[in-house]
Amino acid sequence: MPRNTTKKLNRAAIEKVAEVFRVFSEPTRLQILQELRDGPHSVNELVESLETSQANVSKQLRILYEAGVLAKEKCGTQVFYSIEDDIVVPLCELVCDKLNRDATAQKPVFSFSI
Amino acid sequence: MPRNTTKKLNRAAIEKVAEVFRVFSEPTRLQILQELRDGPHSVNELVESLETSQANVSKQLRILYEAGVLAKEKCGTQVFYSIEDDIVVPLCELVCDKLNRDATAQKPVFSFSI
DNA sequence: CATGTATATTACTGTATAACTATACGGTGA
DNA sequence: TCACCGTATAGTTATACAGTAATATACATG
Repeated sequence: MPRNTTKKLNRAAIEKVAEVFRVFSEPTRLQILQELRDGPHSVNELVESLETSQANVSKQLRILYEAGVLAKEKCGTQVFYSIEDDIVVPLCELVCDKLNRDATAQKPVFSFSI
Repeated sequence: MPRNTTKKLNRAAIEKVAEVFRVFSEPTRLQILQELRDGPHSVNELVESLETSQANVSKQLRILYEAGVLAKEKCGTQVFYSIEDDIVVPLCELVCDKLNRDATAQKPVFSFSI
């Protein structure tokens, strides 16, 4: 008996789900989100926190913004980004739990036997 | 005042988190996981469900297996894969909720104004 | 208007990887 | 041993994309 009663998603829907995961699959983007958990930050503030170029931060912010994860607000010459959709928090908690499970389980990297 | 009391992860830890998201960022891998939610399946069974080559299914199974998401068991010539770490279920629920929120909010794709 | 500052964009490069074809490997039965 | 089936891997191609340098744009201030 199947343990799952959920209707299966078609390929198009699955691709949208995959796309969301892809947005969170980049370390630099996750770092940006981590900084923004403290509250809104301007682009330059983020550039100073992360160790990468302004162009790169701007590019990753765009990706997060277009994914609906971030909001932005202009304030003079500056642009302040903030977290719009807080999905990232529970998402990362689940992933961290998994990583901790894996670390605790001490999955053997080498298992040579005769 | 920061709304977040969680300690910040360093770059190396963040890269591990990103790596987990990357595993789930491929539609074919998500399709495989969706099939396996019904219970264990052999490689050929999965090839028949998905519309891709056996080689590709094998490759994606390997990635999921090495990420600790799947378990495998040989049975004669066949290999049966099953879900080892059920993280994918709550993870996808969160993502689907987000997609539904986005769809409900009717975020404008085009916003042309004069 | 000219200059400076903050952010965004463009064009490019290098790298990673999905998917394919062909082939190898491992087990089973004749 | 041979032929067959199920699975895995190697090698290749095409594509996606992160990061960079240079440039553009937008706003502020003198």
